[in-house]
Amino acid sequence: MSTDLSSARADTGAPDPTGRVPKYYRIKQRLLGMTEARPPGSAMPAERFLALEFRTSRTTVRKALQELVSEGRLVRIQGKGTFVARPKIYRTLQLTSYTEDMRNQGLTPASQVLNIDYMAAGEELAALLEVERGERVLRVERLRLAGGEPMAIEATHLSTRRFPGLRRNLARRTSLYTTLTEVYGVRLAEADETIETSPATPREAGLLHTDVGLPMLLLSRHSRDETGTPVEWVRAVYRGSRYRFTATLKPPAP
Amino acid sequence: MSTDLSSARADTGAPDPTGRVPKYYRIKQRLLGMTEARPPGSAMPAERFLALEFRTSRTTVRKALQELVSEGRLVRIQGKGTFVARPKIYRTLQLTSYTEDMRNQGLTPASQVLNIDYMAAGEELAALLEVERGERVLRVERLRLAGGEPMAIEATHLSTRRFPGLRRNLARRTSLYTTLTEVYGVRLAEADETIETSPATPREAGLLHTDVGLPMLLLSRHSRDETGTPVEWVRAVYRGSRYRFTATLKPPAP
DNA sequence: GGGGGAGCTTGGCCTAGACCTATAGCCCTG
DNA sequence: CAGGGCTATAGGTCTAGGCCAAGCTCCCCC
Repeated sequence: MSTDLSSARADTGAPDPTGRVPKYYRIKQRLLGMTEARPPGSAMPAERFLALEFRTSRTTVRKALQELVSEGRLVRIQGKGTFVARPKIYRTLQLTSYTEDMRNQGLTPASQVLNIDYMAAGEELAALLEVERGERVLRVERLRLAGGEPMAIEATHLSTRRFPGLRRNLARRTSLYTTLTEVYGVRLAEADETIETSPATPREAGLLHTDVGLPMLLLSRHSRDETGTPVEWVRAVYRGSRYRFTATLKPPAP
Repeated sequence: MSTDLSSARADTGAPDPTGRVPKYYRIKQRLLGMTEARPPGSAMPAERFLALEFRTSRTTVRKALQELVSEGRLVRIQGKGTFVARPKIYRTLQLTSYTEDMRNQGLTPASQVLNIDYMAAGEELAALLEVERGERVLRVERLRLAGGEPMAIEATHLSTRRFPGLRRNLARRTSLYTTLTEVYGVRLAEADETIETSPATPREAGLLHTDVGLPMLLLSRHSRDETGTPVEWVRAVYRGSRYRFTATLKPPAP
C-alpha cells in the first residue's frame, strides 16, 4: 500500500520552508513507523505509556494519534485501546447507484432508513428542484453501510408534486432509483456533483462511528432526467478516512 | 450564505444519538453565529478574551476555532488575530487548465515553479505512464495561486522518452499544456481523477500558508491523449478549506 | 526626520493533571 | 454456578498556565 505514489507526499520533517516542525508531528512520524510494523488489528501502546516513552505530555501524543486516526491508519476505542486500522477500504464512486457501486468493489452493501419525512422547500432547494418556495418536499435520509460498517449518511430530496405517493411506494421496495424508474418512468441522465471536506458533527460522528471533528467528504448531487428536469437533490456525508471519489473526464465540447 | 442547503447539516447539538455534545462544540456553534453576523475580513475577538467570555479555557476555545478554520469559515494569523474568511472557491473537475478555470471564477491565476527535476519511475508510476520501471521521468512541481493567495501544490509527472527536451522547452514557455500541444502535438482527451482528503504535512502547510494537520483535498489525475496513450500523472494538494470540486457526470454507457 | 528597538498583543505549542465514561476481568455473594 | 458489583485501565474532555513567535505601535535616539 505504501508505494512510490503515496510516498510522493512523504514528509520527513526536514525540508520545511519555515524550518519549524511541531513536536507532535515528529511523534506522529514515529507512531506511523510503529503502525507500519504491526499487523492490522493489533493494539498500540496506551496513550499514557506513549507520553512517558516519548517524554512528552499526553495532550501532544493525542494530537499525533488524532491525525493518524483522521488518515484512517488507527482506530481508537474508548475503554479498550488504540489499534492499527485495516488497510483502507476506500473505494471508487461514480454516478451509479450506491448498491451497484459497492458490489463492483466486492463489498456487501446495505442501507438503513434513518428518516422519511416532509419539509418545506427553502429558496435554494425550491430553485434546484423547480418547485415553489415552501412547497412540500420528501426527504429520505439513509445510512449507507459496506461490509457491516457505516460509510455514509445520505439525504435525498424529491418533489412530492412530481412523485405523488412516493413515500408509500418506497415502503414496498428496496431501491429508490428502481422505484423512480418502474413507478414513475423516470431515468437519471446527468448530475452535477460537488465535493468538499468538512468536519463531522456530533450526530454524524455518532451514526458513522467516528469522532466529532474528523474530516468528512461532503458530496452534493443534483440529478436530472433525459429532459433536463430536476429529479433529486442529495446531500451525503462520507467518512473521509475510508473513501475516495473517482471520475472519468472528457474535455468540454468545443 | 447560510441558507437551507448548508443548514441541512446544521447540528444544534440536541438530536445526537449518543446524547453527548462536547463543550467545545457548543462554543463552536456560538462562534459560528458570530462569523455569520460579520462581513468577511472582519476580526473576531482574541482567543483569551473569548475564553473569559465563554467561561472556559483557551484550549477549548482554540479547538472550536480550529474546526471553523478547517471549514474555511475563519482564518488565523499569528500576531494579528482571527478573521472571518471569504467563501470557498469552486474548482471545476474538467479537462480545463488551472489558469482557464480560475479566470472563469473571476480570479487572477498565477503559478510558480517549485522544482523541475528527474526521478526514476517506481512500479506504479511506470505502469501509469507506460514506461519501463526505473526509466527517467520529468517531475514538475508548481505552486498554484489565485488572487495572490497560494491554493495548491501540483506535481506533474511525464515520460522523458515521449517528450524529449521538455525541460528545456518549458523554460521558454508559460503553460505546460500549450507546450505539449504546440511542440509535441499532444492533446488531452480524457482523464481519471480521484479525490480524497488528508491532513497537511509541514511542508505543504508552509507553502500553502495553512496550519499543519488541516484537512487538504488530494487530487490525482491520470490523463491520456486521443489514442489512449498516457500523457501525465498529476498529484495535487488543494487547501481543503478554500476549495470545492464540481463535476457534471453522465451515467455509464449501457 | 528616520531608523531601531522595547513592549504590548495576538496566535502557536506544550505541559501537568483533574475528572469523566467505556470496557474487561475479577471476586464476592446468593 | 450464575449474577452483580468492584476495580483497574483504556480513551474522551476540559482546565490553567507557561513559553515562543509574529505583528504592531510608539517612543527614543541618532
